[in-house]
Parts: sequence; structure tokens; C-alpha cells
Amino acid sequence: MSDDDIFRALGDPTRRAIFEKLATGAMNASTLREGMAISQPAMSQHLAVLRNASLVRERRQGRYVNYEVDPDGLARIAGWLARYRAYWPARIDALRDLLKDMDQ
Amino acid sequence: MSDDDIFRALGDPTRRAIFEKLATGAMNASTLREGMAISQPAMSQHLAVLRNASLVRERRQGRYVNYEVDPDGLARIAGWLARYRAYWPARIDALRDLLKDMDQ
DNA sequence: GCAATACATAAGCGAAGACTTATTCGGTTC
DNA sequence: GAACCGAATAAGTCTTCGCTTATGTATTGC
Repeated sequence: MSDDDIFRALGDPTRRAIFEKLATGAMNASTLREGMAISQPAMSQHLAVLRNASLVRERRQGRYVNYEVDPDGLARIAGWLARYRAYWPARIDALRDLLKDMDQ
Repeated sequence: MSDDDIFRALGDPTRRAIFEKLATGAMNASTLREGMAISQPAMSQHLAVLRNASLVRERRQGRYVNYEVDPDGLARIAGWLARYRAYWPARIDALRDLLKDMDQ
């Protein structure tokens, strides 16, 4: 897990799509694959990259492997971003929403 | 400018180093190159990638080209990140600081 | 134990990426 | 306008990446 792993992992649109789908709820690799034009090995490889970047984590459940978003990766991005807050535009609505959530 | 351009641009450690250095203050390409083991064309190409991702912007000044951090790219990352706030750990100090800044 | 299922790994291939050297383009200075 | 300097572009090379097909590894159910 490093900034390098994280940004590199997110640099691929297919992987971002996988991550996005996972963000709607945990699911196993096969379910993830549904509706996506992607082979089983390709999915497995993408998940390995995402896992290596701490963007996703797995939990074996019988012969299925359940995948879910790993907050660690996201936190790391947030940390990276925070280093440059001096350059942020004065108002970013999405961010403000987020802050409100965290202030509760 | 797209999420793809941004994450792909930041996926390269050399480019992140360039961006980081630029974040300490605007400077031209030659000054940027000082202390970095990188050729002039390589720097120029990296800057082109960063510029294309809206992470950096340029302003011609005579025969020098001054580069500076472009808030647009950072804002876009923040936007992307905000979509997954449901997964953020309860407390991210750096982020909280940031929010406080924005709440003023 | 054996067939079936879910997933991972291996090996190889074509495309894209990061570098190099050489050259060109813009702009300043004399 | 000629020499010079900062930066961009061109073209080629080598590496990395994302895919494929084939095979291996767990786990379940009969």
C-alpha cells in the first residue's frame, strides 16, 4: 500500500468501475462481474491490484470471496489531498456536505 | 480533463514529485528541474500530462513558462472522494482540519 | 472420493507509457 | 538578423500494463 499503488490502481477506468460497483455494497467476484464485459481472470487481477492498494478487502466465505471497499485506501487519498488544501477553491460543495456529515 | 486523466497522471511517482514541488510555489520548468534527475524533454512531457489533467496550469512569461498548481484537478479528486464518504473512517484528522478551513 | 463451482495464478501477447537523442519553436539580446 | 536560451515536439526504444487462454487451488455436495 502506497500512494503509488493507490493512484496507479485508480488510473484504470475498469478498476474504477469495479470500485464504484463495490461501493454500492459488498459482493463476491462473480456477482461483481455481472453486467460487466470482463473475463473472470481479468476481474481477479483487477481485484488483486485494488486489494494491494488497500482500496478493497476480501473476506472468504466458503467458496465465495466477498469483496468490500476498504476505507484505508480512501483515507490515504484524503490525506494526500489534505496536503494541498492551500490550493483548494474556496467552496467545494461536495466537500462541504462531507464536512457537515463529519461534524455531527 | 477527466478522472481518468487525473488518476493516471498521479499514478507516476515522478509526476507526483513534480506536483509536490510545484505546490511549494509557482516556478518555471527549468527551476522545477533543479535537483531532480530528469531530462528537459521528460519534464516537458510530464508537465503536459499534468496540465492535461488540470492538475497544473501554465502562464507564459517571456521565454520562460511559469507553472503552478491548478485547483481544478484537486477539486475533481475531492469530488470523486466525496462520493464515497459513506466509507470513510469516522475520523480523519487531516480532513477535519480541511473542513474547518472551509467552514470559515 | 469425484464432479462441479468460485476464484487465483501462469505464461504469453499487443498496446500504452516513460524515457532517450535530435530537432524545432518562441522569445530575448546584442 | 544572428546567436542564444527556455521549452515543446518528433521519433525510436525499452518497460510496464491489461488482456487472453490454460491450468491450478479451495470448497461444496453428491
